[in-house]
Amino acid sequence: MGRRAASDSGGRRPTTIRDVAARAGVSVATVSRILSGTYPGAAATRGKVLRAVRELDYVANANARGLAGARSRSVAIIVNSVISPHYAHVAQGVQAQAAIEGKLCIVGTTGGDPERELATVQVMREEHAECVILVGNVVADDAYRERMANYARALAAAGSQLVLCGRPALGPDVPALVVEYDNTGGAYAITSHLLSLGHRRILFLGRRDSYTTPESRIAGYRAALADHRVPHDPGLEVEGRMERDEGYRMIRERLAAGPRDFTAVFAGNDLIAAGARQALRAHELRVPEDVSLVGFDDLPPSADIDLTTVHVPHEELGRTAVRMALRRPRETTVTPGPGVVLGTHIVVRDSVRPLVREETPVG
Amino acid sequence: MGRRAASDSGGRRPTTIRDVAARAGVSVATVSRILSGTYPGAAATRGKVLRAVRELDYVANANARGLAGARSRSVAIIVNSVISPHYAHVAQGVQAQAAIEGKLCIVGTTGGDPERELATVQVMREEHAECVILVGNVVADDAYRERMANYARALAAAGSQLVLCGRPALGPDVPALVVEYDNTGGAYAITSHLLSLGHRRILFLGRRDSYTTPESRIAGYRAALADHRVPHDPGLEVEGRMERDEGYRMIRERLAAGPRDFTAVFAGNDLIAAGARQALRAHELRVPEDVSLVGFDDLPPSADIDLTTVHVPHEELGRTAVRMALRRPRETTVTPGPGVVLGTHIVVRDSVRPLVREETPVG
DNA sequence: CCAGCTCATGTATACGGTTACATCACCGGT
DNA sequence: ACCGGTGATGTAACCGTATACATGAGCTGG
Repeated sequence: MGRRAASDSGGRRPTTIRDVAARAGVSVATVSRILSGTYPGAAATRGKVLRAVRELDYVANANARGLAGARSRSVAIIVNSVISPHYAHVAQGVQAQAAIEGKLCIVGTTGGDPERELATVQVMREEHAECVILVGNVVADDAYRERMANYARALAAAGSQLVLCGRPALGPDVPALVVEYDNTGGAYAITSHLLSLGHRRILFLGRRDSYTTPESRIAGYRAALADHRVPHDPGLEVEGRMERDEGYRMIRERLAAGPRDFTAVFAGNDLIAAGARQALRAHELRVPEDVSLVGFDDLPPSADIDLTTVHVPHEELGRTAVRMALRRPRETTVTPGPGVVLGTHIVVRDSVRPLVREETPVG
Repeated sequence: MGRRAASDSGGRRPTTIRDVAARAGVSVATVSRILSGTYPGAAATRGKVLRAVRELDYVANANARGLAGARSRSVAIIVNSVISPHYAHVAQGVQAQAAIEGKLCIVGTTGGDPERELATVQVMREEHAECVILVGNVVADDAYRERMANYARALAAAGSQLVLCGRPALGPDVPALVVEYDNTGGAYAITSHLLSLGHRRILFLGRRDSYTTPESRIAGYRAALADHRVPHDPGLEVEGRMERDEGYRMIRERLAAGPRDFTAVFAGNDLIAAGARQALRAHELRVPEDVSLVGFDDLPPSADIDLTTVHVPHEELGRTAVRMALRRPRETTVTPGPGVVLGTHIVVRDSVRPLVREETPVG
């Protein structure tokens, strides 16, 4: 409702700082200073003011406050979707840290549409958020990248800050913070885990060219194969989006297309793993007895299906993003260039079995 | 950063509506009207203005806009935690509907602390959110209720709107919308399902006196028992919070305390069910062969563990809350009094088996 | 006892929009 | 040709807060 909204409920004008000042018998400046904590030693005045505030049930107008030049009180986070556990956990971290810093948290979603992401950043710009945190996977498109770089510059010029969380930098001269986690390393580690147990034909689920997250995970997968001198079969990299249903589809189609030519499955993330597991079961294939399965993310439900996976410090990612943006550098793991890379590690559960030799002789 | 923030990057003053007006050769009023769409037929002026906006990369200042009396552009949602899938799904609905209505979404979390919830409502009041949506379970405390009622009145007086989503009304004369879903009915239905398959000793996990959600679920449980003329054993109602780990604990402690005296488990929600299932497995009890298990919520991961459960329209709940608050009543299910109750239904999967008679002769 | 400093407080302006009200150009009907 | 009307545009007054600057009281030290 607009200014005169109160009219439809009695014509009462909202109480302002002037009302408080009048009631307390002081000037508005005094009230303002006391309420915003900008005061060395306020005497009994403080008491009068606070009492007036209570009696009048005064709440400051955030818009006026923002306009008049106070620091912004909000932090923006833009994610693909709030439902996705991956994003939800990062968002939780952002929200938690923001609360600690006394800021509130504005959330925007994109549904995976780059155009909507750009538009949402623009909205956050209007909103004067103290920082704008972009989280997750993104298509590596040059035009898009350039546009986002411009927004980053605009934000910086306005004293705000773009933060890229779990996605690569926009360029060397673009004023954006980067908080990453070690996708490639995690994928390398878990692939090595499978290889060391004798698996040679490992299906990778969720290849998506030019999408950054699956790309770096697949890079780790390939690197591990190479280091173990296992020939790389591109046919084992299955294309699909990073969703549960896609995991189901990829396995179903694979098994429908011909005889099983793999002994282990590396799902691009835990969601895919869950779907894949379901599809395997539908084909009478038990995990881990018949097929080994691993994922990536270590979401809570993965414990319930005993999934071996790569742990990602989602929440810490969000917290770090906020801390960095608010210029409060703390302890972090590695720090190459202007960004931070948080470590990942594998979590071994019961979804992998050593390969019984002779099954798929390799090399 | 505050007003003069630009100084640390070249002293450039942010471009305002006046700059645009100057560049387009029109007055600020014209620019304002064109940008806010308040214009019957703007001629070629429109073109000039839009071009100037583009050339100067102008973005309106949301604070100024809000101050000057424009309708608020934001919707607030306050949840326990963003991680909890239950809340995440509701939040997704809120966010989605807000986006459709052209509003943005501010999120606050409480961590289950009523005091923090109250404080957060206050913050949203400062923020002039067009509505404040409170979602989920809450302790039924009179003092708390009265305070929240006051906030509801204050919000209403300011032209805003408090919405209670999945929790009971504050009182007959409190200006707050209510969007509920049928907890009791769902619990009744799924308990009946177990009863009709012969189960008589059904453990209820998650009793919490004076917390609204578990209370209404347990009410449905008891009603079903009564209607099936099965004696009610209060000893079967186990106390615990609505979390995964609590599910594990409750089963573990129960089985440690004595021989198993139940054939089925009704977990207060899917999270508890997941934990309970884990604990049962740890005790060599298979689901559903040895023990039947049902939950409540129908979260996506529940499909992976084949859990029979009650489906809750979480996302629709959020959408409905926003729609109602924005005074756009649409199709809904039932409409008793000032609120809406969305229906629930049971989803049968493979976590329940008919009871082999003789095992626990009853009555 | 007074200069000078410190600190609490008041006065008044700026912040960047929206919008009521005033203008003004233009048009058709008589 | 004149008048009322219509619709685009300009002018200026807010909106509620923060804060630079001014003011004045109280205190200290020589």
